[in-house]
Amino acid sequence: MTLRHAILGLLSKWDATGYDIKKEFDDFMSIFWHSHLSQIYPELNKLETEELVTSRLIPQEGKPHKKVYSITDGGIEEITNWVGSPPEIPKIKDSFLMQVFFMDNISVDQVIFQLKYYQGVRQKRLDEMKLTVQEAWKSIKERQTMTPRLLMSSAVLRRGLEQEVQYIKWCEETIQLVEACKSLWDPDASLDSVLPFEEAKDLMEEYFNAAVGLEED
Amino acid sequence: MTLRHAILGLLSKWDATGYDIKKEFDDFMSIFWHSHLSQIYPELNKLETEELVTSRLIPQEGKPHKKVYSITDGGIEEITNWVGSPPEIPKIKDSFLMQVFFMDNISVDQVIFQLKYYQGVRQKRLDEMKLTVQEAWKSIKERQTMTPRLLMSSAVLRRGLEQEVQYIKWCEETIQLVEACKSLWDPDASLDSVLPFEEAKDLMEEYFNAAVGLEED
DNA sequence: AAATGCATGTAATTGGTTACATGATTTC
DNA sequence: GAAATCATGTAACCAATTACATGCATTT
Repeated sequence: MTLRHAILGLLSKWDATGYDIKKEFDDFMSIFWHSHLSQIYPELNKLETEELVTSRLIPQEGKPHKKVYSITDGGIEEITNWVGSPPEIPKIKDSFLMQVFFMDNISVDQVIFQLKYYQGVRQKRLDEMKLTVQEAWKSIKERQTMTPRLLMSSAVLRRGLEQEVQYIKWCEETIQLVEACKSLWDPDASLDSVLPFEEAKDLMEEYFNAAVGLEED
Repeated sequence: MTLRHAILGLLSKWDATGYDIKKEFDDFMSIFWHSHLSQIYPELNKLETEELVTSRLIPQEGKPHKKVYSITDGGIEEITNWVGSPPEIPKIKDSFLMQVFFMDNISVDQVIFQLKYYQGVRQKRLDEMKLTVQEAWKSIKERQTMTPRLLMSSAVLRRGLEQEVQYIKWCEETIQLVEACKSLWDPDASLDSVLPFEEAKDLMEEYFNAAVGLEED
């Protein structure tokens, strides 16, 4: 039940229609949230009956009317309370990592293909994000003003960027590891002509230490 | 609809009860998946009617009976197909990042408190994970064998670890940035006695470059 | 005496996705 | 001529969470 906070948060800054909110979700906020119009519209109605927001109709020519929402004092109270409330531990669902986890069921070539493909998908996302940052950065430099608003949204943006950068790097390093350990997938890996354990161990240790110190014997 | 694949993936390795599956989700697999028993049991029944798994009852003394599930050939086909299918772009929901995004609504002190608190939560998770890695690592070294199964699950573990490490680092660096820009939250920030724009700009540039090159003019 | 673990499930509710419905304007 | 954008919504369906229900054994 955090959709309401996503909406109230946005409305604490600007008045907006359901359609505007959806665009904001898909654009900047996509780093941490998403939703469908068919969920946003009913939620806005609920918020209105709870008197956390108000709306007014704005007729337009050639286009459908707009229903512009504004936040109320009650809404402001709700959102500030929520922002200051204890953060929850995120419950992750990363279906790609799950695929990786079960990739001993497919061939090495398929494994490498999947990792490369996903790396590409992530790279595309990163490129798009970089454009967003550059635009945001440009407008900040033009306006010559820094505000808490700008600061905190930049922090979120940076987090989004580095998340992509890191996932891409992980793909790269994992591809390398899999390629080095290719022979483990051989059907007759029991004949230990393939990859001696010690070698695999060293490769794995290097792979782990590239990201994080294991700090044990 | 990926819960079915989480279950089938596990059953492609060992026979298990719904209760076992839940424990595996909460333990190792928590890096990328989670679910409730009340969702797992019905899903297992569905999988059985679709003949992707079979079950047998094992009576026990003093404890309730066990319903142990095994994967069928059809189930194996389903899971291998899925593992090799095009990965989907993850739709993130990170409510903490959303809180951060809207933290211009609360005081600097509260902002710093929230970031520190969350850093602690993540640190705890990291510590737990490190124990898991060390145990896994120990048993690998004892058995002196490396398999695709072990390799791919280690890759996922490393991803989980580095995710935590990085989030913690981000918290740290963001706390530093916020502390350096504290005066922006002053009510009379209009009097530009507070933090000159150029200084803020430099701090921000440093903050971004610590994680990712902006590579523009 | 109370809480946790083992082990199964159902029922009710909320959250989220996909499909349907409308209709003018602009871009490809 | 088709697709996308603007702008609102409803209905049906699927996924996920919370609550309810049972019951014995062990740990605190």
